[in-house]
Formats: sequence, C-alpha cells, structure tokens
Amino acid sequence: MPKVTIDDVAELAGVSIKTVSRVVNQEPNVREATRAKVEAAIAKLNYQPNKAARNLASHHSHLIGLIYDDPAYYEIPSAGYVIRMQQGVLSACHASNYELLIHPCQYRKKDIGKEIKTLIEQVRPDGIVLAAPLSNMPRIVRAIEATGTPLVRLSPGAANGKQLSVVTNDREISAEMTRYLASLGHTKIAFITGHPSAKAVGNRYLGYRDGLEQSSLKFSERLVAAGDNSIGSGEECALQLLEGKDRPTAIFAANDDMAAGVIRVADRLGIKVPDELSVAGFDDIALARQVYPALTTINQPLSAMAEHAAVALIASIRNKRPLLGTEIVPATLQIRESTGPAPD
Amino acid sequence: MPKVTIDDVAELAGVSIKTVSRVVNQEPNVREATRAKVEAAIAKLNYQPNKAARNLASHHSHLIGLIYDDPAYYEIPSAGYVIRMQQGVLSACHASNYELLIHPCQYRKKDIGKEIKTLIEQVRPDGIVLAAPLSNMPRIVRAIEATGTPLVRLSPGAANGKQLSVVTNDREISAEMTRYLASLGHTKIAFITGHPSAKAVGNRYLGYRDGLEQSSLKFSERLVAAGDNSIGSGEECALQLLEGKDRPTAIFAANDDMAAGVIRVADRLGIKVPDELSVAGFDDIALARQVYPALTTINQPLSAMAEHAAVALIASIRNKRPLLGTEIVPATLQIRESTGPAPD
DNA sequence: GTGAAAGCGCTAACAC
DNA sequence: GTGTTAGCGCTTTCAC
Repeated sequence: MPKVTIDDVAELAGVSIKTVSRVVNQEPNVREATRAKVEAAIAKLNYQPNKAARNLASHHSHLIGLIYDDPAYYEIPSAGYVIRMQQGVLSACHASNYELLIHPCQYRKKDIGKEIKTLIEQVRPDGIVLAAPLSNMPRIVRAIEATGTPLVRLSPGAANGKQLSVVTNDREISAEMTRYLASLGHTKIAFITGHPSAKAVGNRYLGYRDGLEQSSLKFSERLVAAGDNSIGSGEECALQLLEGKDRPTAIFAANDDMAAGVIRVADRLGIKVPDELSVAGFDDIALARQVYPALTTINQPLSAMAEHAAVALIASIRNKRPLLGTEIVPATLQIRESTGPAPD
Repeated sequence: MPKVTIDDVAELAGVSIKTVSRVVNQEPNVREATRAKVEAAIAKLNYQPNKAARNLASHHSHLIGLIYDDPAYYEIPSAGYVIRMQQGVLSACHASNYELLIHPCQYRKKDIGKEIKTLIEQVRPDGIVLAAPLSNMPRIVRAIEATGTPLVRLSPGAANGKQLSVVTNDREISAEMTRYLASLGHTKIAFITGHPSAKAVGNRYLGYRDGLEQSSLKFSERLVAAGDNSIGSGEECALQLLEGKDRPTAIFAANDDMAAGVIRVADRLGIKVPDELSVAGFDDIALARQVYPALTTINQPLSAMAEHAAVALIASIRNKRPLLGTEIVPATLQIRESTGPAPD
C-alpha cells in the first residue's frame, strides 16, 4: 500500500494541492478541464484522502455518533430495535459519506453524563442521534448540549425545546387500530397498558380511548388491564380479562410481547384466535410473525425514523442551521391473522 | 466549551508539551511528582486530547472496525447475533480506549471488496474484526489483507493461514449434547441438519455422530433429516421423523429455529415435550427461552468470541505482533425444560 | 480560477 | 527524565 497523498496527486496533475482539495471536496471555482485532470490523477493513483488529516484541519470528523441504551443481549425486542435504528442511521450516513460510531451505554451509571461528554470531546462526532429512552433523560440531553454538538432525539415521549425530535404517531395509529377492530364488529375491545415509565406507551392508551370514542363505543375500566411490557404480564392480564364473565372479543395490547402472552393464554383456555378472540399488538417485532396465528400489529417505523433523524442531522451540520421542532414519521397497521370478525 | 490544548496544560503545569503527552499516553520516564503536576493541570482544565490530531501524528485511529453481513432487520436471530457481537467487541474496545465503527455490508454486491478497501483507507481503523459468513469469503479477506490492516476472523468454518481465527467448539459441544441425551436414557436420538452452506453447522452433525459413538449408540440414517435452518424446515423434518413407526424419543436440531419447529409439530401431533419427546437446539437465541417448554440448547458464546477477538486484535496492534492461528472459545449446554428422561 | 503559506493539535526522533 | 524540533496530510486564509 503506497501511501498516496494530496501532494502526489497535485504533482501528477500539474496543479497545486489546493486545487486537488477543491476537486475532492466538490468545491466550486475549478475549471472543468482542471477538474478532469485532477480526477484522472486521483483515479490513476487510487488516492484516498486521509481522514485524520482532514478532520484535524477542518474540525469535522465525518462521524455520526449513535447513542442508545445498552440492550441486554437476550432481549429480542431490544436487539431488533437497535439493529433497525442502526440501519436507518447507517443508510443516511453512507449516503452522505459519514461513518457511524455506536455507543450503547447504561443510563443507570452515575457518571453517564461524563462518559458521554468525554466520548464527544475526544472523538468529536459531527452530530449525535440519541435514542429513547435516553432521549427523554434531561441529564443526558444536557450533557450533550453542553458540548455544543448538534443533536437529534429519537422517539422521545415528549418533544421539547432545543433540538429536533423525531417521533411517530403512536396515539393516532392506536386510534386507527381500535377503529379497525370496531369495524370488524367488536364492541368489547379490551386494552392492556404497558410499563408506565414509557411515555410513548402511554400515548397508545390515549389512542385506544380516542378510537373507542370515534367508533361510538363506550369505555369501560373493566376492559383495561395493566401490564408491564413483558410476555408474562400479557398472560396475567389476559387471564384477568378473559376469565370474568362478559369477556371481550378483542384485546389490543400496547406491545407485541404482551399480545403474544394473550395468544398463549387463549390457547391454554381453549379460546380460538381469531374466531373467538381477536388480538392485536404494537411494534411489529419479529416475534409477531412467528407466533401462531401471526399477530396483527402496528409497524413502528424505527428504521425510517432513525434515517430521517440522521438525514436531518447531516443537513443541519452542512447548513450550520440549528435543528428544531418535531417531525413525525407515521406508523402503519400490519393486518395479519390474529384479528377477524367478531363472533356472533 | 473552551478548546483546551496540550499547550495550555503544559503551560499550567510548567512543563513541556512532550511531558504532557507522556503522561496522557502513560509512557514511562516521567517522575512521579511531574506526573502528578501534569495530572492536576489536566483535571483542572478538563483537558481532552484531540483525537484527530493524535491520529494524524501517530498513524493510529484508535478505532476498531467491525464488518459483518447486513442483517435483514426482520430476522431475529441475525439481530441477536449482531448485537451480541457488537457487545463483545465494544467491551474490549472500551476497556482499551478504542471506539467502534460498525460497517454492515451486503456481500452479494459486486464491488464489495472495493467498498471495504475504501472504508479502510479513508477511516484507517487500527484493526478489523470480520464476522462470519464474510470471514469465510476469500475475496473479502483478501481485500482487507491488501490494506495491511490487522484482521481477526470471527467464527469461520475453516480456519486458515494468515490471520487469527476465533471459533467455538461446535463439534465437541454437539457430541456433549448427544451424550447428555443418551445419559437420560434415550437410545433413538434423531438429528436435524442445517443449511449445507454453513460450515459450522456441518460440524454440529459430526459432533452428533461422535456423541452417538461415545455413548455406544448405533447411527441410523433414518434418524437424520435435512433442514435448512428455518422454523418451517424444522416442522417438516419433525413430521418426517415423528410419523414413521419406530420414532425417536429425542430430537437434536442444528439450530434453535428448527428445534422450535419440532416443538410446534409435537404440540400439533399431541406428543408431549419432554415427557414423550426431548428436543434440543443450538445457538440459544432469545426464542429458546420464549417457546414452551423452554428449549434445552447450546449457548453459542458469540459475545465472548467477539470480545476475545477484539482483545487479541488490540494486543497485536500494541505489540505490533502479527495475529496467527486459531483460538477456541467453548460453548456450554443450557439445560432447560424441553429435555427429560426417555419414556419407558 | 488558482496557488502559497500558515496552521490544526498532536507524536516521533533525537538531543540534552 | 525532560525539552526541542519536525513533521503527520490536510483545509483555511488570503494573495494573485
């Protein structure tokens, strides 16, 4: 590997290094003929600009940092989430010649703010994508803010102030799912809430209420059970909902794991899904396709959200314009086999 | 954010910048008192060395690249694998002050070799961890070799020549699982093979044969079915194995997905697991804990392998010694509920 | 349009 | 043990 530098290219092309730099960086003010000469020299020498030198001189690293909560490896949903986020961000990065640095971290650590600050100050990524739930934690957001690095928050429950937040329409799409169930003739539609700490999950409940109202169905506390996002809690809630008299004909769970728990319990109780009970989830994790019957759910557009976030981030780095406001990437219903017409 | 440089620290500590550099890089030849002074100055100014400058001057990027096959986001096992690999490499990186750059790629692309070369030459990671199946592809290995960047191959089917390969003991642990089943009294132990292209999976079959022999059980072709790693193929193989007369009392599948398929079919056929049929898998993916009954399987130590690979890589970068040979990170049995004593 | 000179902030080599 | 001097390979600034 011969180390080809900008000087070699300049010499071969018969121009100054500054001109080569202009061509490489696609700057204006280069005559077409000159540009062609330089490009030929670059191709011939197989010149690759040295990033470290570039970074040092330009104060840009061409690196985007993706910071997220370190998933326990054995948690499927987390793995899927993380991979999808990474893919979204990566596709934006590669389209713009940025590379991606990942930094999973444990927010429970005391000095997490400092850890992130050190990371940023040493590596100097040009921008940060911060994923939920970290994106909802003031001390983490503040730590990043303090470094002055452009920041986009991914899917925070509550969008606020000083950065761009990319969210999805949890509430509206949950209402849509509820209306869909109502349109199948269900009148007793139950809901299983998720872990109270997740704001986004709370919005799903509000959407359920909206959907009932929009379908002129009356709300009943009896039809709501409180889960904690785990399969096990889905099972418990299902038992509670299905064992009373006057049982629901449809159950909408705030996430897929709990919905899978419902299917499991229905199976155990001999209740046929979807003939006697429709079940819907939220997130469209891989498990949704693997349970039997395959789960009707809501596709959380994580990859699209992440890509959107990174695209906006990179654009803002280039314009030097600050990022503000909230952008919504809509989710969509994934109708599969676990929902069907209400029984007579 | 005041930009604190090495000069500021040197001035405050009353030493030369070289001494500061020595302290920062933990080099020898600094008197304890001097070191303390410098460290105090660093702390006081909250000095963070600028990586770009460091990289440029030292020809080290303090970046490790992890290159792997781009997983389809909807494939659970892939997501789990990728996350576990990342975690292993990350923990080694962070322990040694390296950051991780990830580069999933599609090996089917024609110019993948060039893509990787460009990545390496521009970013100049100090080392590369190359994951299976890419680690088994000569053109990819050669592309990286051509750049002269230290390389560790993760879990390649066949270890060879010029780099370090980190593998697991697929064959031996498969023999152990087979012996375990035999020790439960099973004499008709069936095996479901995986996709023939995956070398590692072929070793599992060899291990099964070893285990039979070591348990003095005779091998029968009737007890082997050919799957392709998917749940569906596990179901087909299970049907084939369980519908004949003289059916096996234990089925060992070359991966967890196929084992999950077996459980599904057993359920459908009314065969109780583990009372009438023991089922074992391989990989210990999250699904293994989610099926009912929870799957006895073999924990593929992916995270440990990745960490081991990265540790070796970083050590070799520091010593400037080449990486050679093969290192084995052993897998372990995960006994859960899907296996039990053979029926009478 | 193009080029010359001056750094970016650090480490390497060598002197003291 | 410690300091001095040169770069690393680019981009920036400003002159032409």
